[in-house]
Amino acid sequence: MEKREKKERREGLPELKNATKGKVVLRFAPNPNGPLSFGHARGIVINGSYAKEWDGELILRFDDTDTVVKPPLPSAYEQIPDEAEWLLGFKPHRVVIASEQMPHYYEHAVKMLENNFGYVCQCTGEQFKEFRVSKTECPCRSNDVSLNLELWTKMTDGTFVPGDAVVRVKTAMDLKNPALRDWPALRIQNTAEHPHPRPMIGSKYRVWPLLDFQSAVEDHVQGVTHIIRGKDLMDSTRKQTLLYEHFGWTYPETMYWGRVKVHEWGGFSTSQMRRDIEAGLFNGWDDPRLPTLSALRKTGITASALRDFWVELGVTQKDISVPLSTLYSHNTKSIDDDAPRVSFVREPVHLKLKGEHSDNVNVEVHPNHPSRGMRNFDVSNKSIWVEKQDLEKSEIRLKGFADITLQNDGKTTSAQIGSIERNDRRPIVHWLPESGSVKATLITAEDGEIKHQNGLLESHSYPHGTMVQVERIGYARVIDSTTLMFTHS
RNA sequence: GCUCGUAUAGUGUAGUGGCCCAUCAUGAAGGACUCUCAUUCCUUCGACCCGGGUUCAAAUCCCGGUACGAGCACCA
Repeated sequence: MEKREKKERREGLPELKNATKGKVVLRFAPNPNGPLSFGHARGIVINGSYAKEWDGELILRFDDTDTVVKPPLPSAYEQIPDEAEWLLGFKPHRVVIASEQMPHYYEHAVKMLENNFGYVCQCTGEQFKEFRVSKTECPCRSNDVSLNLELWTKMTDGTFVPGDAVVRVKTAMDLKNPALRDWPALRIQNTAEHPHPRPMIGSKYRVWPLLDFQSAVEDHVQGVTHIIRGKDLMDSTRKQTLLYEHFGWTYPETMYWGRVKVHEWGGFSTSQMRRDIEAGLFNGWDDPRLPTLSALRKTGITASALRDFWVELGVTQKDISVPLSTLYSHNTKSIDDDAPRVSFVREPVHLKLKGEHSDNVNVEVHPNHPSRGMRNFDVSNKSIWVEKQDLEKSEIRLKGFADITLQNDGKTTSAQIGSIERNDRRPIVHWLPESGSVKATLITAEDGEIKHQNGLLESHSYPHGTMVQVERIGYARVIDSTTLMFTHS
């Protein structure tokens, strides 16, 4: 075979194995115990991008089968699809809610018992752990089918309580990997005390499937062809493959990604965030200090920046730690060309202008796009504001206006207008006219703290959500005419 | 402890035996442009974990070591 002259650098995501255009089905399966976080975005972006690339489908599946340890948050069922759509630019093709698929799971559980590749185990967790490590078969494993079915009834009808019994999948007890030996498929939950938060479900079921069983059955029912998920679920794949063999099904193609840590963020789990929010440590899921999708969105990170970010990281199994600057760089690329320039003066100091100048100053809305027009500053009353920090030098240039020399008579500072044309290398500073500026706040979230930087903002009428570039400061998202949410510099 | 996985510049990433004295991005430094510390453009810096082996040839295959991560939950 002839080699090409030069190896091309692969663009985008690695190729999907065994994929047929139009026949690819992928899924993203979060636990709706909270809205989506930054990490979830990877699952959506990667699976969604493949679905799009292969003209296939993306299923959004709510894995809400735990009512005790990670109880679902009702609002998440509404919020997650919205967030997924925002991030992807399209709606997931199907939405599946595991708690509504219980009949499927029961049906397959019974089939598993009837065909004798599953059994009801009445050992305690500790007892079974010993069997698992010593590779010995649990006594319950030899239950005959009718006994298993009878015990199953006791699980479902409430005779048994949580801890009394679980349904296990038969594997070989001498499997090399201890994690796979006779793994548990369904267990009993106390849904009287911990009802499922969805009123339709509530306390209707006592026996609930565990992730590996639920996910395995659901993937088959939905016709999933490719599973791309974190490598922490590698053993899950192996467990599920064992179950698929029992059922005579073929397991989907799988790919994994490694752990991602963002250098600036600590470890955040959805459960922990939920506790912290409920404890009042944060102002809700979209608190800008939180790594949730809603917070990122609120602070001005765009969906396309998030998509580019995750696609660039790809689907490697390496555990990585990325700095936020990588995300910001993508974000700058996605917003700068559109972002109108505005002036925001922190710690404003008033200056009286002395000398000759015109009454109006025009500066560009966007320096790279003159067609977007000019911003007009009225300086007829000779009063302007500049940042205190910029007053360290006495020779400065007011951006787009004039060179000035500062004069301090001990009480007030005035500015002697020098050249209107720029004719030296003195520092250029941004400024605002007295008329045409309003008191405003720039909200920043730094070092786990929300800060409100007061100052003066150029009057504008940009709608809520507009991304602007605050000259010499950075990018920000317009909240209202007097409030900006800082994005990054 | 048992099991599984990963290891390319500061950070990510491409590379599946010869095109590789290694790709692209980001970062840092310098410069051009610019009436923003923005954008854009240019230049520079900088890496195949270690040790064996297979081969005419290894970042790429094999073995060992080391490091890091994950699973071993009646969580997802």
